[in-house]
Amino acid sequence: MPVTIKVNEESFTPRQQAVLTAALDLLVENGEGLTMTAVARRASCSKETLYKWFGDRDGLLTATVQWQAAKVRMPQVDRSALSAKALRLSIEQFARDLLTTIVGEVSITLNRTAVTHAAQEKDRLGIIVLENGPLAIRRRLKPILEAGRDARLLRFDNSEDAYRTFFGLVVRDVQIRLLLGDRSLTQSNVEANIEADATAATNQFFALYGADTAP
Amino acid sequence: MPVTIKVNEESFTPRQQAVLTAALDLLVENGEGLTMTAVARRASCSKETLYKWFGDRDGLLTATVQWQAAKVRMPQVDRSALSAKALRLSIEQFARDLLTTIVGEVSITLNRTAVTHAAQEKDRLGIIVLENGPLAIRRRLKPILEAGRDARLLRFDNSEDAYRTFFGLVVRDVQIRLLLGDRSLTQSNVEANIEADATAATNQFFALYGADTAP
DNA sequence: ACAGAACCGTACCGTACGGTACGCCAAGCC
DNA sequence: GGCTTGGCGTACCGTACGGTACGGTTCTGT
Repeated sequence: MPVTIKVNEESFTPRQQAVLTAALDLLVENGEGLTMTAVARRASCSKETLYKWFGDRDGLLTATVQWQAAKVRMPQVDRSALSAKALRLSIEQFARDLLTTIVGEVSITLNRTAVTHAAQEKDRLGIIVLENGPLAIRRRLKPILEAGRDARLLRFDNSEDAYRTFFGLVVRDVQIRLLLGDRSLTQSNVEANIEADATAATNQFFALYGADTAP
Repeated sequence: MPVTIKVNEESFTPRQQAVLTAALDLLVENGEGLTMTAVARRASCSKETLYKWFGDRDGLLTATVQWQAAKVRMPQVDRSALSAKALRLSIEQFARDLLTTIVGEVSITLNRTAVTHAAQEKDRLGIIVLENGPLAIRRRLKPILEAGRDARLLRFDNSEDAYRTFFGLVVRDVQIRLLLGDRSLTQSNVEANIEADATAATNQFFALYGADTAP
């Protein structure tokens, strides 16, 4: 008895959002410790209500991920001002935001949950995370890159390639190491370097795609 | 009753390796379908034997990952020949091998398993995968990079940064998308582009770190 | 030839957890 | 005040699975 997923609706009642918050908290704390009983207890509601609202465990999980993934802050950069300096700042800001998001505990949890899910023929969560993570960034960044090209500030044939290179330069091996639980990458440790890393990645990106680069 | 893990020993009897193969097959097919009963049935052995050999489910999982991760082919490049051309070929070969590994079904399965594991305070598998994946590549690549620098073919302050940039340029968003089950990235689809992607990444890497690059 | 170990197959136990049923209370509505 | 609805809490059921026990069979060493 599948329940229609609420997409593009923030139509969760406050009570329901409280439940989703509880579920997310459990996910973050316990990883796989998201049991229906635990959520019910944490949110002070009955299991019956959970099943009524979300259909089954998978529905609850999906709703939680969906709801949380949709609220990752995505930088809104103005496309109008296109001086070389403004473009660089925009892109650097993107790098910063991307790193900040990826490093966050919520993001790590969501990605882990989705990967776990994807290990069982189910790609629903994976698609959701993908859609709200990398792909969302791509949707926002591409127009900026193309505007930069139109203004002769950047040079590339394929904006897709340019975006993916940017992603690689910024993320490097940080995300996979965090997902794998690398102990030598403490949260604070990484956070302290976000500024420098974002700047470095931006410099490298411009070195590769800046219009003043030798072809 | 923990069982000592066999590290740096290929000391699994053929029979045990058959069991591990069965376990890996189940992992690849079913993701989380690795149940002790299933492994026993698939390998035509008794559960009691499994527990005797591997201690518990976690031990079996660890042994499987350990055993499999250790056998990922790692390119052996000769450090001696250090013409500019040879260096570029070595690095390009690294890119190719890295991509080929990452795209493989076994690698995806192992990484997913380790990530799932890491979502439960357990970082054992994560460390193993990390150690045999990115870190192994790093151990092999770094000397080459440094040799390249000593021969004035490359220029960088920090070989760690250079390695991580290389990793980012090569892997980009491919791995995370595969782990998340991105349907638009079929195996064959990606494999077909390995050659081109490896070359492109190498070019970009030399553009950033080649000695003839403007500082 | 015989004892003992190794191991297979199966049956069994305990528990955790997804999912359901039911009794009860409180709020809104007639 | 009665009645309905929504939701809480708890008890309950079924099952899947980790882990153990045990009888029977093959292999090994003496």
